[in-house]
Amino acid sequence: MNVRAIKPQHETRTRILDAAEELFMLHGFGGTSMRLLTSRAGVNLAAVNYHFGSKDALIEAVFRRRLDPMNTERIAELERLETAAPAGVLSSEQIIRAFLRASLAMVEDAKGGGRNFIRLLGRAYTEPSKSIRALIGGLYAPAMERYKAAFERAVPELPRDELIWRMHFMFGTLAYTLAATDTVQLIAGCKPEDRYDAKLLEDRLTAFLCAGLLAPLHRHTGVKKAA
Amino acid sequence: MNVRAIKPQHETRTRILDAAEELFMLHGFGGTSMRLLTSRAGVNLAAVNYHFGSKDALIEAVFRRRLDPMNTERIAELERLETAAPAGVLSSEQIIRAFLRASLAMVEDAKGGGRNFIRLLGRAYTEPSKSIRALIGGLYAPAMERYKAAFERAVPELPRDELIWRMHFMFGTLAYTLAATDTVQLIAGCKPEDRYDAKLLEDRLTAFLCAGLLAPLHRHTGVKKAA
DNA sequence: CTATCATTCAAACGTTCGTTTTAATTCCAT
DNA sequence: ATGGAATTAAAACGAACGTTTGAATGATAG
Repeated sequence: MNVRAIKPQHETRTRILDAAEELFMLHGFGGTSMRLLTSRAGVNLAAVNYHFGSKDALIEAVFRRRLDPMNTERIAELERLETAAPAGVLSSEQIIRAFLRASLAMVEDAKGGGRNFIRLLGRAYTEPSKSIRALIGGLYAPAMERYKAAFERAVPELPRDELIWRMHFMFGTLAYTLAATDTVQLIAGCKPEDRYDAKLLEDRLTAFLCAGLLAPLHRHTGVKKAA
Repeated sequence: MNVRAIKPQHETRTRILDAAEELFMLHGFGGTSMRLLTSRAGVNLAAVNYHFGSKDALIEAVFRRRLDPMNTERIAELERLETAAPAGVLSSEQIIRAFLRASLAMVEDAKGGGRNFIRLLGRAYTEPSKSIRALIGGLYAPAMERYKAAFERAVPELPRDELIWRMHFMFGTLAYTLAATDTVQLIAGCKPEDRYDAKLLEDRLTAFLCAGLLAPLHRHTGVKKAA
């Protein structure tokens, strides 16, 4: 059923990217062979090397396709809020929600494969391959720069060292939450797929992250190298 | 130098486990070949299959060696605190610190390879292989059960749903923080290895996690299926 | 010393991988 | 219609993989 006799123009690239997104999420990069990938995509084995050059280049393309627009949207959302805010200073909650939104919107996009990508992304942060990590870091860099600046204006009393660490913590929470929905079920009673309401999750995450970001300073804060 | 003519009894197993720990952390499971692994360990290629049976069994052994004692220690620490506490009820901070301690103690053990293992562990949470995830989940289960119960007594006013999610968030923060120290440097200006003071990190994490756990309830809390 | 058993060793096994090649075929704008 | 780009097809490439084998080696107990 739904066998299209005529394949739309240059659809092959998209079919490869979609299949790669799903299979990389399921089996990892190394665990996904070109033969499985191309047969899942319904294209010829040689198509990947023809269109992308190599498997590594395909991996890169998978990330670029989603991550680039996602972080562009993140920056646009931040600027939208800043121009509307008095003196351009946002609250921590506004900034956090703006950042979360782009990820959570993708989670809701189950049909379009966005959810696959988000889970794949969560895994990629801890990917051993240096080139992949460098690629992701580069794609995130502009957005991170902007959000760091926004946080500095929102919470000026927080030392910069501490802010960086807490952004690190926040990012970890998000990455793990999105990636681990059907991975290790460490806490008994936590239902995996059941009720994946993005709005509810956004509220839960925001409450947790806001509190963490604004936590009282611990006793050693500010002490630098005084052992 | 330090070439020992006589190899102590059954040292081969340990050498293999140590090399595996380091190389799995550096290159992942699939990215670490038996040939690289055995040559790094200074043992014969066939030694892994002789001592462990297969590569998968070796992976399992790597996790069991550290994770089993680690979580046993976690439970012991919790019981120690509970018997010393009035009515056996601990503060959130006590519970969080008890949980963190076992991980952070390993991070400080740079010589013994504990740090390698902790990073490897952080990666394993998002490992595609189902068997690995199941193994880790099983090894964590007893400790998780105990800590969940402790949190329920410490924060009785927090709905169980919310507690589970917040434990999920907390675990994600820890996992990412420990795993990503030299991976993606998403936040500019964050120095990776520089000053890996476990005590300072414990304080930073505790402040963040305590605040997150005790965060004010978001507006939708308690509402279950009322859209 | 000798028999025995666990361990180590070099070599090879069969499989799968990513990639390339050569050819024929199909699509689409000009 | 035609030419160039896109796609399919089948086959093969060398390399690397996990694993197995059978003989050599070592320590140890009788």
